[in-house]
Amino acid sequence: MRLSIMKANLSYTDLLDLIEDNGSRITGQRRDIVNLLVARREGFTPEEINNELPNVGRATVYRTIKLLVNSGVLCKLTLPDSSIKYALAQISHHHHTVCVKCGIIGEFRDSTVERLLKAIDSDIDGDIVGHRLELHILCPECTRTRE
Amino acid sequence: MRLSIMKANLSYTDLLDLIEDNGSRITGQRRDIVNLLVARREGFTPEEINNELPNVGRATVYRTIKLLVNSGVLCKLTLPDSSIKYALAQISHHHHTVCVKCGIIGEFRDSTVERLLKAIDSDIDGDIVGHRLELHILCPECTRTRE
DNA sequence: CTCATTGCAAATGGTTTGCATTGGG
DNA sequence: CCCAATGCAAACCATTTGCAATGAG
Repeated sequence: MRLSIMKANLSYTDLLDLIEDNGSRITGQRRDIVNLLVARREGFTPEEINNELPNVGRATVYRTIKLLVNSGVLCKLTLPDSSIKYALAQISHHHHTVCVKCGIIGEFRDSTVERLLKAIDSDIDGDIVGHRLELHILCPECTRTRE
Repeated sequence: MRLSIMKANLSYTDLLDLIEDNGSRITGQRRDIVNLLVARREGFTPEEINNELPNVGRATVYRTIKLLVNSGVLCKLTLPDSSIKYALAQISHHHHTVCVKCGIIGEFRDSTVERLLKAIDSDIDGDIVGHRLELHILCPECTRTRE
C-alpha cells in the first residue's frame, strides 16, 4: 500500500452544501472564505484569511471558521510550536503531517493506525473514544534546501 | 506485553536537580511548584497552580512552567476542547491518554507505536522528525458513572 | 555583593461578544 | 419583510513583559 499526501476532495460546492445542510445561510463572505480554503491545502491561520480578504471582517472569519469546524469539514491543528492552524478535512478519517520547517500541512490515512489503536485499546484502562495523531515531518522541499 | 497507565517516576529531588542542571537556581517558589507537580498526576492548568499557591505570583508560575517544559520534564497537552494542560513527563518517550469526561491524564508507552511510525515513514513524502499522539479515552471511573 | 528571580501591574495577542446595520431568501 | 449574518469596537482571557525590589549563593 502506497501512502501519500492526498489532494483535497471536498469541492467549493460541497462546502457550500454543507453550510446549508447545517441550517446556515450562504453569504458572499462565506463564499469568499470557502473559496480561499479550497484553493489551498497548506492550512490557514485566521489572521491569514483575514489579510487576504480585506472585505470580510475579522469576527466573520472567526465565526465562519467555527461554523466549518463544527460541521466537521475544517480541522483545528496544534503545531509543534503550539500555534494554531486550520486545514480542510480532506478524507473522512485521517491524520496530519506538519512540516516543522515550512509548516506545510499534509494528510494521510493508514488503516494500520486504526488497527494499532484497537490493539492498544485492550491494554489500556478505559475506552479509546478518539485520538489525535500528528506527524511532524521535514517535507521533501525543505529536506532538499536544508542548510 | 501489558500496557497500563504508569505512575510518576520523576521525584521531587530529580526535578530540582534538573533545574540546577539547566543552570537555574532553586528558589522557594520553584520548590513549591515542583512539590505540587509531583504530588499529582492529573495534569495542571497554570491557573490551578496559581490558585493552590497564593504566595507564588502568576508570572512566576508561567516562567517556571516554561523552564520545566524546556527542560523536557513537563509536557504541554492540548485537550480535545483545545484547552491547555501541563503534565509531568513520566517516562522517556511516551504518549498521553486524556479522559474526555473528567480530564484525567494518563501516560503510556508502546513500542508498537514507534514501529508503526517507522513503517509509515517509508511511505510518506518527507522524513518524520516527531509526532504527537493523544488518545482520548473514557476512563474506568467515568465509564462506571456514565449516566 | 551580584545577578538571577520575583511580584506587580501594564501590555499583548488572539479570539469573542454586544449591538446597530445589512442583506438573503 | 424578517431574522440570520455582518462590521465595528469594546471586552475578554490567557500569557508575557518591564521594572524596581528581593533573595540565593
